[in-house]
Amino acid sequence: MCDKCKKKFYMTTAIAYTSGKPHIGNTYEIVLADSIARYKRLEGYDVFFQTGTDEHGQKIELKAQEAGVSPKEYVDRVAGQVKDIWDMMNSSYDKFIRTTDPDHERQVQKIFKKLYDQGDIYKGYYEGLYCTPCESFFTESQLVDGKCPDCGREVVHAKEEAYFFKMSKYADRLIEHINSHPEFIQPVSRKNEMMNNFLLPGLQDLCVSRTSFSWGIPVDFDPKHVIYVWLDALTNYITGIGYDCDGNSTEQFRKNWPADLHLIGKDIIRFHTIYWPIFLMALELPLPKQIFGHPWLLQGGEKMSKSKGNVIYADDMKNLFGVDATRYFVLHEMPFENDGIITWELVVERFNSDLANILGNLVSRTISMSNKYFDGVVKRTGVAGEADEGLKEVATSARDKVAEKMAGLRVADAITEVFNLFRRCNKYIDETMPWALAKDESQRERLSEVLYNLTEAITIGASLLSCFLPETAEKIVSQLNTELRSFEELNRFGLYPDGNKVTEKPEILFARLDVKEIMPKVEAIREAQKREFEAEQRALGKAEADKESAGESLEEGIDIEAKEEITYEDFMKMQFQVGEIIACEEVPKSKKLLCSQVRIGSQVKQIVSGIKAHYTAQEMVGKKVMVLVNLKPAKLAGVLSEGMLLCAEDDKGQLSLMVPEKKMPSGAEIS
RNA sequence: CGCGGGGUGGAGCAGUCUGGAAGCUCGUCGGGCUCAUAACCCGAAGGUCGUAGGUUCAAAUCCUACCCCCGCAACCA
Repeated sequence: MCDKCKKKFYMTTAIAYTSGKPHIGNTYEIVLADSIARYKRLEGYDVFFQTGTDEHGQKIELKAQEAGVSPKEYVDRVAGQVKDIWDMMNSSYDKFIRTTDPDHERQVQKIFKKLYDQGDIYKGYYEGLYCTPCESFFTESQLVDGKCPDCGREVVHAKEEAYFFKMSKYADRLIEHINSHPEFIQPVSRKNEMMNNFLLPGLQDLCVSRTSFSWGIPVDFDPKHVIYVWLDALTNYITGIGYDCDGNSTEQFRKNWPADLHLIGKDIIRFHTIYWPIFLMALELPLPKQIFGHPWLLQGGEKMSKSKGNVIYADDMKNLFGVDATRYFVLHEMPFENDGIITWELVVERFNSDLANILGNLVSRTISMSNKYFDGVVKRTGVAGEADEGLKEVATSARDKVAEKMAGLRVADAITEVFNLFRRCNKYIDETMPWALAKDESQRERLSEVLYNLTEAITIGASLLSCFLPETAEKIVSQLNTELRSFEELNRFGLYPDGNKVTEKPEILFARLDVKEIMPKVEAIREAQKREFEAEQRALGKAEADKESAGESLEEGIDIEAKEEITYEDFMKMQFQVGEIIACEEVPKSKKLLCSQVRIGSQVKQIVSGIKAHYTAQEMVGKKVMVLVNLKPAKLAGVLSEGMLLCAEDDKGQLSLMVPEKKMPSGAEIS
């Protein structure tokens, strides 16, 4: 097919937020996108595949501060990390855009100005409840007891000047578009969610600027504002291919826009199916053809988080299993609509049963038979047998089965189709029993034909596999001393060069793994991760302390809101005692809770406290602390708590346990 | 009544929109085979499709109520 007749296919991933190193769940998206891109190329499309990083925002500003570097230095580092992982996973993107790229920034400013000039963006006030120390706005529902959910202090009604985008103006057009383009939002179940929850109740105007932080693209005509998140992030899809809102867009843009596919995580479907189309309408650009919100990859059914020490990173997986096995796992193990589960044990299982047993062993046994019986020469003799048709049928129909699955973006099912071909090959070996044929000199021609058929079927399978496991596919055809097939050739049988010679020594593609050997390595990874997390937490605490000591040397007192006066009787209702913490552990599934066993005199109480951010479970043990012992027991995160450990709290929300100034026995009364 | 997702043989999932003989992979057990990475092939066991009602000739699938799990949220004594 000539280049000009090729149909274009422009696809993107979401841009990765550079607040930290991406884990395997994030990496899944790029691998998924990559296999779709490779598949589309195989089908003959002229693919342009864009990915990149989203680098602005308050969170990054804070992270950089913690790390003691400038935001730019920080994002440079993380963006580098992201790109390294994407490259390591063999992703074939054509463009890696960063939202700090100067041309992106300039274009976003122009877009903002244009939308402002045409009246879609207006200046207003962001009103809400504001926590001054946290510099954050909250909605009524986010508050805890009417106080800041982060630090627990009073919030005030505040107004921040901000720019807003008039969403409502385009809502009807969008509803109409979504209804008339059923393929627009994938999977379809998401469509209803968007309609019922956001579009039909009526869209609120979107805040598109902030003044409370500065790490962002400034509004050029009002520089105390930075452009807020989505207008900056989403526009990457057009700026990356050369959009210019003055009408000087590049040839590349004119060719590729609208995008054929935005591949994103299910968490940001709303922004891609509502805000993004509306921005595009305002810019008078056509809408992307399809938005696919993929599910998430969960570690053992839980979200990955550093504090749990259960984060799985692509590079760790690559070190243990290799790039293609990692790709195979995430691609094959992800359901289409529901979240997928990853555990190290599952990875090993898939690795052994699919990659080593079915595929690797098939290639290995086929090549060794060719070598054993024919010195590696694969000759077609035309001596057919009744088993042949079954094999050929599966081999020549595999392409269209894969195509059908891929058309619906069912990548996992597409891979299954490829493996069905390999399974069929193994069965063919059993049906034809080459070792038996080898014993009978009169069956020599038939034996040759059998091995030819096998080699041919494997070549077809490898070619289909190349979209998903590119390295492995290359290795297979190189061992078979041939090349990957084009899409047009894949429904034909018999293209393997007659009389070709396969490699003498087949390399093991995937050596079987032993879970018992893998798990200690996994343990080591977990340990390292935990240490890293703890070090990070310490550094965080230290940074706080430094900040404080760098401030006034004279300590400043803090004031808190006064409570109503109480009587002596009120006070005497409360019973305080010294308690010794004899054991302490983290409360599973909670972010802030530690559960302590506290010895008070002769009894032991279980007390849950929200202080995980300030004390580790280990350092709690042995402390003698002040306990309110007659507080009514209650359940916290499902765990019974029979009292309260008393703490001092500063204006930053830092906690310090109250301990007796002199040595006191457990159970001593405090009054 | 906060929002959302889910409960299908031991594990991981498909099937649910558009009712019509419960399916796939792994694991287990039995058999076959020996070319191959103790791999491959065949067969079997194992499920009242969360529970209880309802609609229907027919329900995993549609309706109602309830239970349980997971995210977000909440809790932070």
